[in-house]
Formats: sequence, structure tokens, C-alpha cells
Amino acid sequence: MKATMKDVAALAGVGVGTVSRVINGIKVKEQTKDKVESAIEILNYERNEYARGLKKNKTNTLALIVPTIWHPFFSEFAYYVEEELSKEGYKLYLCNSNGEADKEKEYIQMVKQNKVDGIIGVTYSDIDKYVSANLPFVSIDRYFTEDVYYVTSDNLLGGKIAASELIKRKVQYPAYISSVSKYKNETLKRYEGFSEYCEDHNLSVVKLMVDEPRVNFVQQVEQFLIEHPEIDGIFAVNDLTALDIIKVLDKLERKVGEDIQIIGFDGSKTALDQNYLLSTIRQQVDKMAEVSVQNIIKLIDGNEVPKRVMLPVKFVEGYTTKKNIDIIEK
Amino acid sequence: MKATMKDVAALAGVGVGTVSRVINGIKVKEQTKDKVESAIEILNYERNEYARGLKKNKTNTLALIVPTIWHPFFSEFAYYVEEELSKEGYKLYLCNSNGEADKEKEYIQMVKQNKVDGIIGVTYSDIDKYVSANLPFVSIDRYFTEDVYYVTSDNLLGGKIAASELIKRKVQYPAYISSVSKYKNETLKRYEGFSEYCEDHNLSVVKLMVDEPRVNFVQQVEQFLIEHPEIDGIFAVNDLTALDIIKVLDKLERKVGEDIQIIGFDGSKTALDQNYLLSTIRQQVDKMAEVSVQNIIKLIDGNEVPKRVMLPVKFVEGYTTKKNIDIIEK
DNA sequence: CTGTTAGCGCATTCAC
DNA sequence: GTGAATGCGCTAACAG
Repeated sequence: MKATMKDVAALAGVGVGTVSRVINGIKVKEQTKDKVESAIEILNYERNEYARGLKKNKTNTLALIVPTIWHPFFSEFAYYVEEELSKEGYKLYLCNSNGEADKEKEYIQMVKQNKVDGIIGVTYSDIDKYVSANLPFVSIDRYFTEDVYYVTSDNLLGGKIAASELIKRKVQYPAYISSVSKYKNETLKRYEGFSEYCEDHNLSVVKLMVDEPRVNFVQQVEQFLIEHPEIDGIFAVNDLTALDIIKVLDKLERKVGEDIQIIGFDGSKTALDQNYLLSTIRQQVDKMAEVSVQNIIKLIDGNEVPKRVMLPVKFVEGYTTKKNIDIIEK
Repeated sequence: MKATMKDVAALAGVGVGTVSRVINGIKVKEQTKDKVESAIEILNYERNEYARGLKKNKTNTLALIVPTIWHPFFSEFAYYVEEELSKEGYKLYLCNSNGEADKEKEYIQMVKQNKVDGIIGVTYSDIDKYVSANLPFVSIDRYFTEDVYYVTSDNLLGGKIAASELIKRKVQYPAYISSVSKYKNETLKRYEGFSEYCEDHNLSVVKLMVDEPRVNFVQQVEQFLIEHPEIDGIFAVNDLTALDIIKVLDKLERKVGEDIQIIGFDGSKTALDQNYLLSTIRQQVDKMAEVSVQNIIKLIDGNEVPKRVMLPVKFVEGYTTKKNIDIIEK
């Protein structure tokens, strides 16, 4: 049936230890190495990962928890995480939590059972009590406690940039629209930055914050916009929300990019490709993934990494904000 | 440190065998069962999956190979696969192949090494030589050989429906635009169905098929549309391509949905949400995922499943085709 | 440098 | 019903 190390050792006329050494790249006499390798070849030997894991307590496997891989931001993030991990010789488990703590707990169990070495998680549930300080866990976009490592974009700055770009384009009545999870996360900073900047420029922000899970989101947006006809600039918590809002604006026959300007957040490539039109605050998804992966691997290996990493963002102009500001400004 | 079965057995005052039985739900006297369970509780015991895997040679883990999780169709598919798998108590490895056979081979190795029990693959490379008949492998959207199980949408019918919907809307000069992989896959059927139906209605279709990987795709589309100004209806190989084409049409100032109609393919929810406007042929992604998962699990368990499953598709009307056909038809 | 050996933690005989 | 014993395939420590 399936060849084991013993078979290989027998065929090569050496001990199992030697076979193990060859496989793991530990120095062995060239000649014996050749013998072993050809035996491996002949028997079509493949190492059994279970036996190995049992000894080494190391799986070279990570889990990625996202609310849903459906969301373009998460799927782009997952893409980069897997790519980076693959370079490092790691495999990736994918978990859609749907915001349910249960499933997240399950994966935390897995690291305890040695099924995975660590977790990268975009978790919007109250998972924090389960992640202990010595559990390799890197949180994305969410601050738990001092113990939990996290990497995030500079959401505060993003909010400020959005405000500044809108104000630059003569927006007088800025609005912020978002859906909010009952669990605190970094997206709240987008609002903070936005309103702070607006207030500094003597503009007050009207806001709509819909509780998650979103029900009748579109209707609520519509009502909000009808109640506040003066709004001429909107900052949306993310691109998908921005697109939903645009839908409503279309329906209300407000000319987006002219009568009313809108800026999203994320700028993940999928969304941009599909909606080349949306002005947005772009997060460096690739970088986030890279840093997350590098950090968690270092954590697994017992090295020090910064508790917190914050990545810059930048404005990407689309067609939902006014062009040629220079001309406008004249 | 970490509690093992031995510890539990010691604390409960029973043998390890009994502990094992309790854990695996094999009948044990109620009383001893309770003892064991409370010992497990106290010691916070968790089964080591590696030791278990070593014995059982079963991992309850599957791999999903997609070209890139980025693509909304694949990310939606991945979502449903993971969801379905989760119900069945399976874990999912995610692999972005980027169309490279190497990475796909690596995962096939993994099933041989008992790291995964089976693979669901959307593979556009010539992986077929590596998947043997007894390897649990379900292919999506691609026919290999008689040996390989696959599930796909009814692409031929989809093409026909697209043609019929366009013709119903008075299209006279239908076109088909696509990018094509050098490896045969089921998407070619979309063209077949489309052109077949058109020809049956005495319309000849002009087509643009750009080789993958796409370089200068947009430019090629633009040139194609300029060279064929008569085109008044387009069927695109998928939604993303349709959106790219719309971009070009916008640039050329052709009024989409009026001067020129366009139908995409996929209708995955993400794309629809973001582009509520696109008329498309909708695949039942959830169903595809469900069937794939059920079939591969059956295969793993050694049961019979149909070699080939073909799922129906349907037209979903957006704003890129004419509305109120009745009125038009009068 | 290399062969031998002792577990890793569990499931599964086999006796009792 | 249940405890004890055997090995799954591998790595690492040890002895040569």
C-alpha cells in the first residue's frame, strides 16, 4: 500500500533515522543520501503529515476567520493572506464566521488541539475572552485588549481625508452613513476622523448609523436622505455601503458626483474594478495581509512583534466626487 | 501542560480505552461516562487531532482550489462551500491556484499524504494527469475525462437564453465577447449556445475572444467595438467582463440598455449587489456548492455519485437590456 | 556520520 | 462493560 519510512529505509539499506534526516535536509553523506532518495522515488514515498504533526506539534497551518468571504474586502484580504502564507510554506483554513462567536470559538479550539498554529481574525463578535495572551492570534481592524495583537488601517486619518476631500470640493452639508456592529471595531474611527475634521472646519455632520444585521438598510437610507435634502456630501463606512447609497440616490434622481458627492472606504480592487466610478479611501489590503502573516509567523516562532500596526490610507478619485477642483475653485 | 487521555483516565480512575469510548460516543455505563466527562471538564481536555488522524487516516478536511478567491463568483462559491462543509463537520483549506498547476499539484499531494480527504477544484490548468480515478476530486465548470466527477451550470442553455432575450429585444447584430483560457472549459459552451440560437434565428454573431492572461483587454474591446459599430447586443462570458465592456461603451458614449444591450453571466450576488444594473444569466452558485460538497463527501465515504451534474440557469433582468418588452413589441 | 530506540496521543484489539 | 496492551509513522536523543 502506502510506503512508510521503514519501507524506504529497508530498500535503501539504511536506518529510518537516516531517511528522516534526508527528508528534513539534515546533513548526510552524499552517497547514502542518493540511495535514500532513489528509494523514495521508487516507492513513491510521501511523508505522513499526521505522524509528523504528532511529534512536532506544529502544523504549518493557519486559520483565517472573516465574517464572510463574500465581501470583496475580505476576499481580497484572504487572497493576499493565502498568497503570503503559501510563500512561507503554510496552509490556510478558511472560516466564515457570519459574525457568530461559536464558529470562531471552534477555531480557537483548533489551535488548542494543535490543528492550526495560529489565527488571523476579522472578528466582530466578543471573542476576546477566549483568546488568551499566549495564543497566536492577530486581529484585523479591531482592538480587543492590550494582550491581543492587531493590524489595522489608519481609519481616523481616512475619515479626515474623506472630510478634507469633500470640503475641498465645496461640500457644505456633510453626512456620514454606516451600519454598526454591536461590537466595537475600528470602523468607528472613520466616523471620528470625519466628524472631527468637519467640525474643525465649522461644518456639522449629520449621521445615519444602522444597527447590524442590516434590515431595510436601503429604506432607512432613503428616508434619511429625504429628511435631509440639504446633504451634498456623503462619507460611507465602506464601498459596498457607498454603492447601496448611490442606488438610493439614483432612485431619488440626485446626480451623484454633481449635486451630491460621495466617498467610500476600502478601495479593494474588486470593488474598484467593478465600480471604477467610486471615489474612495483606499486601504492597503495587500500590505495588511503581508504584515498580518509575517507577524503571526513570528509570534508562532516565539519572536517579538509590535502589538499594533497601523497602515496608511489614501484617497482615490473616482467619478462620485467632482473633478477638476482647480477649475471649480476659480 | 496539556491534558492527554491518560491524564483523564487517571483522574477518572478508568482506563484510557474507556475515555476513548466516551469521547467517540461508544456505549459505556452511564456512571463511568459521567466520571470521565467530569474529568474531561476539570482537566480541560481536548483531543489531539494529529494522534487521531494518525490512527484513523481521516481528516475531515477538504481543499478548495480556485483560480483566485478575488473573483466574486469564486468567493461566493467558496462561501457556500465552507458553509455546507461546516454543517457536515468538515474544515476547508483555501488555495488560490492563480492558474498554476504547481500549486494544484501540491494539494493533490496533500490528499495523498492524508492531509485532506478530498478536493473541490475550479482548475483551468492541465491538472488532469495528476488526478487519478480513486482520488476524491470534484471539478467545477470543467470536464476532464470520464474519470473525473464534475458539476457545472447549463452553460449551453445559458448562452441560448442570452441570445433569446437579446433577440426578443430586437437585437439585430449580436456579439459575443470573452477571454479564453488555453485550457478547455465549460464557458465555451456559453458561446456555443449563444451562436447556435442566433444562427437558428438567422443572425450571425461577431465575436471577440481574447487570450488569457488578459493584456490590454479593454483596448481590444474598444477596437472591436469601433470596428463593428453595428453591434447592438452583446453577450459577455461573465459579469466582470460585461462590466469592463460597459466601461468601454460609456467611453464611446453608447447608451447601454438603449442603443446597445448587454447581458452578462454569473449573477453572483456580490456582482449583483454592486451592479444592480446588469442583466445577466444567473448561475445557482449555492446549489453548485451544495452539490459539490455532498458529492465529494459521498465519494470519500466510498459511495456512488453521478459523474456529472448540470444545474439550470436563468435570466435575471437588470438595466442593461430594454425593459417593457411588451411595449417595445407593439 | 548513521543505526537503534523511545515515545508523541490516540483507537482498537484482546482478554478479563 | 472495561482495562491493558499494541502500534499508527515519524522525529529526536542516544549510542556507536
